[in-house]
Amino acid sequence: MSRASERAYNHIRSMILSGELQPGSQIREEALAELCGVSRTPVRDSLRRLEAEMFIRRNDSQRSFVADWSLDDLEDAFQLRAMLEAHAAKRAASRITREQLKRLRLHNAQLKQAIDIPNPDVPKFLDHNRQFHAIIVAAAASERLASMLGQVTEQPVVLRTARQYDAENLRRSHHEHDELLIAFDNRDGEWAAAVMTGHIRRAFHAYAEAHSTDTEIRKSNLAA
Amino acid sequence: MSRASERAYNHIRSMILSGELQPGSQIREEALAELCGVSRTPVRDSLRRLEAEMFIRRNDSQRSFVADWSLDDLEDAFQLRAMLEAHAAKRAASRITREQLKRLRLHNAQLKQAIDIPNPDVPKFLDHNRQFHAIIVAAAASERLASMLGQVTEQPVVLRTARQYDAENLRRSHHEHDELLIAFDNRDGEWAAAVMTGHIRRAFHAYAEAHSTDTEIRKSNLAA
DNA sequence: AATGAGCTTATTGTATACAAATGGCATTCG
DNA sequence: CGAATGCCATTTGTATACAATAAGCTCATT
Repeated sequence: MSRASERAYNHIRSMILSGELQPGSQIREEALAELCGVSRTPVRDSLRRLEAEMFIRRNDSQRSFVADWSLDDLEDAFQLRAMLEAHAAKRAASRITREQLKRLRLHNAQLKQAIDIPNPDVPKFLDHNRQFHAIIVAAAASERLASMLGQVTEQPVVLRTARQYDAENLRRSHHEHDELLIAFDNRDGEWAAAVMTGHIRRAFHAYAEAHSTDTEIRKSNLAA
Repeated sequence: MSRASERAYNHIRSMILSGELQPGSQIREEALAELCGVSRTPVRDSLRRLEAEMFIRRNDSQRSFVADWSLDDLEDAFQLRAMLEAHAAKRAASRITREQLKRLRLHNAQLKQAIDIPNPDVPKFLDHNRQFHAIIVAAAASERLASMLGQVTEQPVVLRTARQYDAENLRRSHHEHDELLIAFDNRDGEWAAAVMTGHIRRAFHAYAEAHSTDTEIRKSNLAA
């Protein structure tokens, strides 16, 4: 996709992920066009794409709204992600190259550095975590699988509460990555898949817990 | 999507599925616009959609081509479909309503009628087969899952060779559907998933066999 | 006061004109 | 003769004007 269109897509997507565009709020093409400094045409392209990725919903009369996910929706997405990414890990185990393994190790080391300090550097952690997972998906060598995973890997709410994860959770992620690496070293697809399943599911529960705590806090603030 | 846009989408999609647009051939927006009797705008929308569904590919410079799938690509798609649809069956087992079960039985009976005659009515079989599977996906009650399955359930080549399947294969499908129904009656998700996995994988191998026979025939024709 | 018809306004859909980019071809230079 | 370069044709990207549609509002009617 070329310049204006891609710019619009990235802009809108990041506005949704950051929460700048509130879940449930209506989206008007012209307003977005102004925000992005382009015409409606590329904005419309972006909206279609974001609709396919379920970041945006449309009502009966084609008006667009920022998707508002329930906890159930999220669990559903995580469940699918766990299944797909376990499948990716299994495929990757028999296809991954030495070079890719090296890069996995590198990112996992960096990711450890980001949490092995008094105040964890969560953005750095998330970045290396993302790249770690991306390498595995690439090693799985299935374009379709990659495209499907793209639909369930980044979720607005999760990203916004990620910084709440405690150091313990981050450390666990690191250790699970380590175990994945051993499974890959042994070319054991079943093992890799099992570790990956647990890894993703734990991530969901960590989110759910952080989220409920967050919700309770907000509720008590309202009550006060 | 409204009239012109939807018309263009259906038109182009069916041209790809039927093979009217040959795999690998370049697609020009304006040519399609004329074919569909609309302007380029709705055609472009459709192309974007079809690209996301991997019916269309784009080269580095944004030119579009009808996707040309290798047998490996197809196997990959079937593998994903087997996994996703097994998951759907598992979820459906605990959620399916009596009404939906009734409709499943109905379609399976109709589908049997389509093959229980001297010359099997393949289009009728395919239609009821499609609806049978659609009901299960609906019963699974996951919008995301449904959307993903939409990406791997209809494949141009497969559809075109479907009429080559012999009666034996069609009968097997019918029996597998029967077994699925029993699994659903028992609310046994694991069983349903297992049957579904086998059902889809057998379908792939039936296709692969029909395809290789077909290829051999074409080759010998060329040689003659 | 509630309801519904008709009008007004907001928003999206489509067509088209123009801009930008790409590919192919011919020509020229090494 | 081969490779590189510049020009032209083709194709896609973007903006904008206009058409269609749906939502909201006013006002009349019961």
